[in-house]
Amino acid sequence: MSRAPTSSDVFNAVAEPHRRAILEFLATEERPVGEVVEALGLAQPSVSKHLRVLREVDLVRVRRDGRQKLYRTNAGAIRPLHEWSGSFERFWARQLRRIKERAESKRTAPKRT
Amino acid sequence: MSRAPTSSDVFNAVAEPHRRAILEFLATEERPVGEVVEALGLAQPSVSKHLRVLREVDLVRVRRDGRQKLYRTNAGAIRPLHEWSGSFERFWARQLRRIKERAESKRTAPKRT
DNA sequence: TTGACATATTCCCATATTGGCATATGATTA
DNA sequence: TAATCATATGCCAATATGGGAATATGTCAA
Repeated sequence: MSRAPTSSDVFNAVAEPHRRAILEFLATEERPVGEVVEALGLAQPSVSKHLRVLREVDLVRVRRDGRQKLYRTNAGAIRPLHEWSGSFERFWARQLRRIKERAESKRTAPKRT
Repeated sequence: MSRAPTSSDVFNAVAEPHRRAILEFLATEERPVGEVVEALGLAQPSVSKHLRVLREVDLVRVRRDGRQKLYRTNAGAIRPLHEWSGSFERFWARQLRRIKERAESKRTAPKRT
């Protein structure tokens, strides 16, 4: 063996910049693949592959409409990411508070050079 | 050429489950590498490598203390992730509202089978 | 049914990634 | 300085990944 679990999850899916761009593009409304291709300037097969990865973790949903397939972002699937990163909020908040405090004390007792 | 930008960024760094575990472990207080090794049950070189990746995107900070090096999570570096995922919040909120509404109307006008 | 259009899949190549192992580097203590 | 502890790095093997090109699949229109 030689690779970690890898089991493509949401974290993995959004690690790819193009896929993030796709998610942003499809967030407001559903669009056919062709429009994604045009908007991102990627080759059609590439887009299809990225969409597949996104679909597999439910980050996008599809619906057929005649010859085309309409994709849209399933924002709900992004929540776990938001919650995970949010669990660190209290730490960065604490950090900011400290920085602020330090600034304050510096203003009170200015440089001692 | 053959790979996307890849330029290891925060998204990439947290895509790896072990690295997320490390970030969680180091969030509350600084710890020597050895403790990470013990806590995660990974081999020491693996941990060092993960820490390197995390360091390179400033997700952890180090400080030497005698023979050991004390690592801690730099929560602030997680913010971009939180903000990016948060930018989808209005979409999933809308989605939830819709689901709720549908449930309401179903209660008002029950099944028509 | 045939042809055209839209999307998906396959194959190949180059590169990236991770873990395991051995070893190097840095720092402390004897 | 030598021995030891703590951590980092280098190398290898196995696998994952993304793009490109060609081709397959599915759907509609004539």
